[in-house]
Amino acid sequence: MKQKQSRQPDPARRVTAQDVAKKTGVSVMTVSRAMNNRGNVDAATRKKVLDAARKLGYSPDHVARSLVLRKTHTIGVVVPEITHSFFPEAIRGIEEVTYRSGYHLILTHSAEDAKREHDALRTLESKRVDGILISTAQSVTDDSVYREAIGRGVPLVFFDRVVRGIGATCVSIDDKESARMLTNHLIGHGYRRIAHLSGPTRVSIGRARLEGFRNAMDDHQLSVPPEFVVYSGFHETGGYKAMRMLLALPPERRPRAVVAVNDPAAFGAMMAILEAGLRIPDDIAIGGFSDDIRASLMPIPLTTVCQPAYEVGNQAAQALVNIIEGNPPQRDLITLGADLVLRRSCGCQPSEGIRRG
Amino acid sequence: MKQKQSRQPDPARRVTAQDVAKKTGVSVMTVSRAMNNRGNVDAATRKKVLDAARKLGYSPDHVARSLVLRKTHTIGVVVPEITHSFFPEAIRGIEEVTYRSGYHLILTHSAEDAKREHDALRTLESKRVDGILISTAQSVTDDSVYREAIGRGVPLVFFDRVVRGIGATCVSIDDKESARMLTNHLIGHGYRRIAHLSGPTRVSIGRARLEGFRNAMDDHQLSVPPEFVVYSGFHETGGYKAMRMLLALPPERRPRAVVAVNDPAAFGAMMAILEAGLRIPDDIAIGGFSDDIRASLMPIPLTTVCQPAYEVGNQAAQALVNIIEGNPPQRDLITLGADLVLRRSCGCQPSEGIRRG
DNA sequence: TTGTACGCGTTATCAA
DNA sequence: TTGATAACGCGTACAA
Repeated sequence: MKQKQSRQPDPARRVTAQDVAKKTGVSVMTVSRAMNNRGNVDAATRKKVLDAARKLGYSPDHVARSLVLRKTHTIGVVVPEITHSFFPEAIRGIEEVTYRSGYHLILTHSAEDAKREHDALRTLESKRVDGILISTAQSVTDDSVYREAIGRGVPLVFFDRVVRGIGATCVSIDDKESARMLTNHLIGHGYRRIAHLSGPTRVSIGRARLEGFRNAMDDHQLSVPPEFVVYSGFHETGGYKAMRMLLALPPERRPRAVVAVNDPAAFGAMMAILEAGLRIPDDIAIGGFSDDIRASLMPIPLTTVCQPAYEVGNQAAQALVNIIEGNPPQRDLITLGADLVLRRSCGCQPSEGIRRG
Repeated sequence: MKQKQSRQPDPARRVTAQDVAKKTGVSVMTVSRAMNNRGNVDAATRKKVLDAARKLGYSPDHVARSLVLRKTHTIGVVVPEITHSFFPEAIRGIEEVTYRSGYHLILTHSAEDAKREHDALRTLESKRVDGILISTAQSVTDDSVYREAIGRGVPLVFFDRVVRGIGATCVSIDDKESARMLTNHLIGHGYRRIAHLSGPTRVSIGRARLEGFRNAMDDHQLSVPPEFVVYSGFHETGGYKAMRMLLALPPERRPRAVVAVNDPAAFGAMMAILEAGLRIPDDIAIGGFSDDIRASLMPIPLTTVCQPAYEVGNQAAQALVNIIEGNPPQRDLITLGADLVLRRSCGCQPSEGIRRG
């Protein structure tokens, strides 16, 4: 009773190369060749095939193709939180590269949860993505998931929140360099007495930004008295309190400019300055970090260091595609300089330009 | 010379069920059954298989599985612009549903370009996604792409920017109802003389919001004198000019409250009110639309209608998953009420609550 | 230029 | 409970 029955009356069945072949009177191979624009197909035959394909609404099955070619043209992306404003921008940067290179994106979000991230990685691997871009969840403490995936030959690139030293390429922002840039900008505009509102030094960005600030000052042989590095933490109130301490100094020993560890701290500091009856930037100039949405909306718009999210995604995707296509990058760490967004609070002429690289 | 040679020395080869089977001394079928937790496998056998699988780092090939099962557990998402703040939120809402239902997301962005959107749809179809969620690009003028996909049996759900009447489920915000809600809120707080700053009536949201405003007024038998509907367009300057016209009326004929077609128009209007030496909301109350980021940062924070992006994505994804799993929704249009975000500009007590549904 | 056989890794089906 | 076989739809390798 067993027999070939390729003509099942299944109306919901997708149209395959077989159908196009039958309709055109050629073999499936010729259909395949015509669809993929291989050279060795007679022009007339190709046209016939393509016409029939369009008429039948044939679309080549990428699943089958991926199975035989062992390549899905798909990249997995794992982000901790889609709505974090940094990540949509980064994804946009990723998308730009992958679109041009003919890859698609499977987007997963870990919701900052280590287990969910772990599951995402496993599934992406099972889906046989050609590579994975990942920004780690905060709760992750164990590298082994990444190491194992790498061990199985899955191309992996970290971006923004990276894991060094396990053989994966990392793309992130150079916080130290950014702090140095901001400080240099202030120095370049004649400020000499510059203070820093610092974050917690056990957090990497807190440390890096303080270091960058000091480096810039050292480079110009400018001294930083101990009372010019005040702990503020990452929030408004800390910035306010820290600034009050600086303002409590006798006028001639006060700073003329301030580098805040981030924008919220800067906002708090600005409030303290204005409350004290001083003007920004005339009496005290100030700069922050992160380009918080409020930065441009403040009464005195805040000069700040803007994380180049788009660029981070772009570079990470570029690196991954290169790895996939057999051109691994030289360095395993790619750091990006951030953008300095010049506004009124730093006292340079706005007409000089809105942004600088 | 042709012979079975399954033992090629290809070290880069992925480990397959075959490998696990060989190592365990069972057949691939048993491996398959054990991995998928089918009931009919001896407990000891299953354990043996699972152990071997873990040891070998075996991960089932979803590509092959998809091919035979004709199901990818993948949903395609097409958005016009990833960074538009509305969309990350919507995607987050989509992700919530798909994560729970075991689907993955292929994210594509059309960059508001009809051709790019078209390509994305074709490729998603070729990738054999189980369904597609789409918010159309602005430049799209031709429905046929969607109709054809639907004709081929691809489950399609539109969200936010929808296309009615071609047999696809649509999920969007009810602008008319939202305008009515905002107006009702003002009426409920005792305002009677309410004006509307309107958008262009050839644009659907301009029309819908005007209609909703009128409906609410009609419902309460409140008259709307012709001079109380002033064209403002969608931007600040239009709102400013429109408000100036209202303020040019003799004081007793002026409105006590204003419903603006969107937030920028409201900002312009607020500027005009303050310039005229009047207070918000004491002399004139005002409400807007869209929950622009500036709305909460204004000197007088603006009460506004907030598009529930998360909810739109959530509902659209839910509808699509239902369709995929054989439970098509009754209605082909699902409209969502927007959230009213109450702030100082409308004159109700903020202590009543920040948000209302 | 075109066609035939085979394999990609999995699951459904049926037999043992 | 387990195994052998035949798909799923395509591309590679070879033959015609």
